[in-house]
Amino acid sequence: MENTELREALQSLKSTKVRMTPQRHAILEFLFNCESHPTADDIYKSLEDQFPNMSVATVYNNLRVFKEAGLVRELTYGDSSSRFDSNTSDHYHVICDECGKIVDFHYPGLDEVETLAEHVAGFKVRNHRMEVYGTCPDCRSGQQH
Amino acid sequence: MENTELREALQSLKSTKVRMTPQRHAILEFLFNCESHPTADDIYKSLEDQFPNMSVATVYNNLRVFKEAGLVRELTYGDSSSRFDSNTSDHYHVICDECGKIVDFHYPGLDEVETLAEHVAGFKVRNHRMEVYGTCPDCRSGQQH
DNA sequence: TTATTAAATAATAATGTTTATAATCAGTAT
DNA sequence: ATACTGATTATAAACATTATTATTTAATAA
Ligand SMILES: [Mn+2]
Ligand SMILES: [Mn+2]
Ligand SMILES: [Zn+2]
Ligand SMILES: [Zn+2]
Repeated sequence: MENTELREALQSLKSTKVRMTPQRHAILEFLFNCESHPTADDIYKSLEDQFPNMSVATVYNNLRVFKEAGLVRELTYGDSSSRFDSNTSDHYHVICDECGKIVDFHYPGLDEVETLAEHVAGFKVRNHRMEVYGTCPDCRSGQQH
Repeated sequence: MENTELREALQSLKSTKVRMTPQRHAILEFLFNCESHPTADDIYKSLEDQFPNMSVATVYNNLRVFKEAGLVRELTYGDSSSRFDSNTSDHYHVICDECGKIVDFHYPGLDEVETLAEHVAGFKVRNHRMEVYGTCPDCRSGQQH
């Protein structure tokens, strides 16, 4: 089965003035086919066989293009690198403190929290961020690394 | 009225082998007296009149000491600097996308979300992070900058 | 097909935050 | 006085990300 969302993403880019280059296509393809939430460097390393001369700046540039087109979402963290998510539907993440694994999960939404924040702080609220932290099954079962 | 929480923080440090130096005291005092959520550089700049020779590394070192002692909490963001919060009680933040202002707000807690994440992802959940983003009253009323 | 042109790439430098290192300094104990 | 311990300062280094610029290339149309 081909990846429908990748085809839609390519179509969506074609409808703008964004050119399709081999590097851009490969980065987009990697993002939409991988199950995880890779960093820019993950993507760069995964494609270095295919594009030995690709610059890391190209990865960052394209990730910004994809973000601006609403095709990927950036997950930012304080210390380390951002991670990128080709799943732009509403969902939250559970993150393992030990190995950094990120797992999707769904929850009804926190409209009530946004409403309260509006009232108590007087903000015009646009969105929120929520993540759960803990230890993943693999790390729980003792096998370190 | 003197700051009770500052006194308690100083007392808590005294009970360990952490020495009290003028710089350390000033950083702690600044954190516990300021209403905002300053960056390390905010603190550094605010104290440069008082300590013209203080190194920025001293600010970072002390923030780490305070964090390890449980006296301050670090709020990390993807792009820019971390912010530090001397209020370690349970509370959430509303953040202005335009000016970066951070406002405290309270909410009953999201135990249900943590429980669901445990079940659906098989994690041992420890904690969570939640922030609401929007536009603050000042920025809403048109006056840019 | 070729020419045109705006956009994308690669290489590199620069930025900004944070951490590491090493010498110096300031207390306290011996 | 000497040694010891930890803190501070100055500086270099790490690291992710962005900016710059010359070169290459994709899309478009003659
Ligand atoms: Mn996801
Ligand atoms: Mn706070
Ligand atoms: Zn794990
Ligand atoms: Zn604002």
